[in-house]
Amino acid sequence: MTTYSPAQAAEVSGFSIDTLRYYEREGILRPVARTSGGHRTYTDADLGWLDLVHCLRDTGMPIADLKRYAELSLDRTTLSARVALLEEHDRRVQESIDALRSQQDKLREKIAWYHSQGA
Amino acid sequence: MTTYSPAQAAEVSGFSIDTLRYYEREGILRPVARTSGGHRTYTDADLGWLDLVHCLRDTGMPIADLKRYAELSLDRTTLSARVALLEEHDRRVQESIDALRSQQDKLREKIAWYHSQGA
DNA sequence: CCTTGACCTGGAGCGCGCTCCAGGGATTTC
DNA sequence: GAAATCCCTGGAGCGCGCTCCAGGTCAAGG
Repeated sequence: MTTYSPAQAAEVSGFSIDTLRYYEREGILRPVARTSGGHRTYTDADLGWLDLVHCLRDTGMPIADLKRYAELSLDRTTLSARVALLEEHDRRVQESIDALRSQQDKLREKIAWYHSQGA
Repeated sequence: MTTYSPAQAAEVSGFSIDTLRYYEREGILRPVARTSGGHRTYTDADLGWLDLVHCLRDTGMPIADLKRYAELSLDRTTLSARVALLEEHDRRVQESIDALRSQQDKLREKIAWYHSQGA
């Protein structure tokens, strides 16, 4: 099983080392394995989880919700609660995409107006 | 010419009174007219401007850029600079919509995976 | 070994965009 | 003209999500 140093995990996951530690403190990332000397060693499973975390953060999920999702993930009997949480998040993502697009339309009208003014 | 009290301007614009004052301090909103007693009176022109500000904020334009745009708007000879700024912003908005959508696809794959697990 | 660089912890600090507060003056309502 | 609202200013405070720091420990290369 491949393992990764903190620097490698940061490289692969796209989070900074500080952020990885922060997520672990917050319970978003389960306690990472350590060497005898106390240095963290990330596994492929950790990185897979972080990939999902990245997706959720990029779509605007707050840290608190991520924490909730992580807690649910510790319990094997919570599949439906987890999927409900993701589906709810998906709805919010859709709303923000829609909002962004409609505001973008307004923005483009304004730009068109400028062009009509000879800009 | 219709004018608006701070409370009315907040109601119509969708910004709080505090935010309106903050924008004025920051130079995002030009100095608003006052009554003899010093109370602000917003005009239709102010509200029109605030509508654009809302659009730009909703699409993620930072306060600093908004300030820059507001400064340009004080000078009648800067139409092309203003439109360039808006077009650049439009590109960033498009990028964030695209990013959001591609992350949403990943999210939906994850949700589908849960359903395949019987959730 | 010894050096060099990566990593550790706990906690403070930061950047953004507001939001709230105290203490006081203006305005509207009756 | 008094009471009840609304608004003023300057400045402090806050919530989020990191980010940085000091002071020390661990690990890999020569």
